[in-house]
Amino acid sequence: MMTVSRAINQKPGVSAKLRAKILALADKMDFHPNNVARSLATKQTRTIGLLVSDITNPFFAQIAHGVESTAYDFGYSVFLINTMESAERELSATNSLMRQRIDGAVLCSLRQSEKSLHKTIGQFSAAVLLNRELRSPVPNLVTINVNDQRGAQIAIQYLLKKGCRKIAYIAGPTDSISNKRRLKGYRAALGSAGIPFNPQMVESGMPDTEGGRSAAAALLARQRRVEAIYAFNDLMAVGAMQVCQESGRDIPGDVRIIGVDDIPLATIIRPQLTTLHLNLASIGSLAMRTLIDIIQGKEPSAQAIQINSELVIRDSA
Amino acid sequence: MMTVSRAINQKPGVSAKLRAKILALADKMDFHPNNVARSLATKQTRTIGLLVSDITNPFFAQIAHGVESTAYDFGYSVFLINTMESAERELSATNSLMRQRIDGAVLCSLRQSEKSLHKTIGQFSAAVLLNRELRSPVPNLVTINVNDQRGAQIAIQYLLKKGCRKIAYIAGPTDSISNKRRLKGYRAALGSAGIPFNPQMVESGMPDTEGGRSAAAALLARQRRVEAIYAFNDLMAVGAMQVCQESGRDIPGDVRIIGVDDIPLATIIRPQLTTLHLNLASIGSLAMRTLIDIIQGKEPSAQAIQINSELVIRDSA
DNA sequence: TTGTATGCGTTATCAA
DNA sequence: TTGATAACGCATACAA
Repeated sequence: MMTVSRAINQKPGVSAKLRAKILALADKMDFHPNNVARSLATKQTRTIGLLVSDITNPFFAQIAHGVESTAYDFGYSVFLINTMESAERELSATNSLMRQRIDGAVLCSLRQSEKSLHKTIGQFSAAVLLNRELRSPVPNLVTINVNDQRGAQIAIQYLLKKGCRKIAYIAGPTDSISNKRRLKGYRAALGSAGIPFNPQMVESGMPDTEGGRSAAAALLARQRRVEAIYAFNDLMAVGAMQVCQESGRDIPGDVRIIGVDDIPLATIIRPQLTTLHLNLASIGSLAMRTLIDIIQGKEPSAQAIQINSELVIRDSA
Repeated sequence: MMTVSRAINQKPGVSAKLRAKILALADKMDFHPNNVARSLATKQTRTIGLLVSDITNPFFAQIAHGVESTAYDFGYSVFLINTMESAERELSATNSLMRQRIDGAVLCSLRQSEKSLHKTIGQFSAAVLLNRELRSPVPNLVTINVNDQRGAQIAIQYLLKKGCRKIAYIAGPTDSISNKRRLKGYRAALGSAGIPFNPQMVESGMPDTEGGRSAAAALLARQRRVEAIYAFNDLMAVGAMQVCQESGRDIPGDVRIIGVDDIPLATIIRPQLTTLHLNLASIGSLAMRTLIDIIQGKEPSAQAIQINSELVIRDSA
């Protein structure tokens, strides 16, 4: 048995001749090493959990692509968990992943409270938190976050430079961490320009096109002279764009619009969307490589990684 | 040990008192049953493989959502494999899934040859093939296919009724099975109307927006008087729509366009896309339920399930 | 270089 | 109702 094990796992201690014989026979017999048994013996599953809140959202789909791709490169299999924004599902996911004895997890955009979150991540021996910060550092855990505040400031500054003063923020879910950071950046940039913050210029909704539509409709109903809209993400930006167009406003003539993420839709829609570009697939890939570092006990380069977005100027602003 | 096992697995043979005590203690100890060991003992992993060719494509993302969701409902975990249209990756995926001892697999849009495919699926003890037919039936396997030919005929007939005669087909990858079926329906519908098939009216490309753009550009370069375009999917339809608009053609005034899938983009784009609607998430859900039936040894309702699409008339045709 | 005992954490089976 | 034993298929540690 051990000789076969050594041959199959490419380990030394087997003569080339015997190894070839074993490998040939294994192939002939359609033998596939049983990862379940192997995992039980080694206490490593070479398996990770990927938790996203909506795989249907291009934002997460792109991240999932990056994660899966490098997981494959490094010989890891990935369990997909799609919580559909449900808090209950977010919790039961942890249980499921624990039972599977995953080696680590990539957790995207978790919404739970800081306290609940600590309990969740405390269970994993390795984890990467995407799109979520932690007040106190946690061992064997790295956070990867977009510098939302900086991005928001860049976007708003651009709009200010274009002469806009009445700049609205179409916000995402109020409990979303990145939403809070973007709102902060929005306020800070306005503040620097001496423009007082007006809560009437902020309207939130679900982070999809429909959410963007209803938020924009509500906003325009009470603020008819909006000159620019900074949206939580591209999906919402597109929804807002539609509402503007349907009410006879020209983009960017009457209203300038800036989104965030640079999903494929941004260049499909007309006018093409000016947006804060993020290479989501490479962020997913980075998350996976970082997770592997943690799993393998290597010191990751940083406890909290910041990703800078870049304003891509197209036609909507 | 057995008493604990029985208590945790909600099996009979434990007094209510002892069971409560065990459960309370397990909770206090943060005990999570080890699925790896359980799987080794039971030879069932309650795990399935989901293979898609591009999770970034809304078509597959929606299906993945449906599969994952009902997998969760039935207590299954899902391994995600994203082949990125790579044939090599499609094959290595099979090996990976075999090693993980999955209970079954949902295989989407496989491109391999019939022969290679039989070898692939022969390894799984349960499988559902989405978007791929099989000439000879295979035990423990069900295929789920969209009635592409019927859909194509409905689309073309609609265009004919609108008075179009010069109807082009913007095709998907030439080795795609659904592409072949849609082409067949396209030809059949034209034939019934007494319009001879003109290969010059067919141009293929990758099944994304860019593919639709380049195919449409090539098509319009040699067939300037196209009156309608039937596209392989919505992504390609949108690409074609853009090319038409950029060349000054009005949609649907000058050119009518019909897509397939009804992805969210179809209602986001302007003009909104007339398309053959498919409830992708529910197809994914159906695939998963069917797979569970096979796994549990229940006779599935059919060996080959056909899904009918429905023409949703919006603004592009 | 090759081979043998032991244990990973669970469940099936049989006994008390 | 409760408990003891063996087995699942591997890898680790140790012998030959």
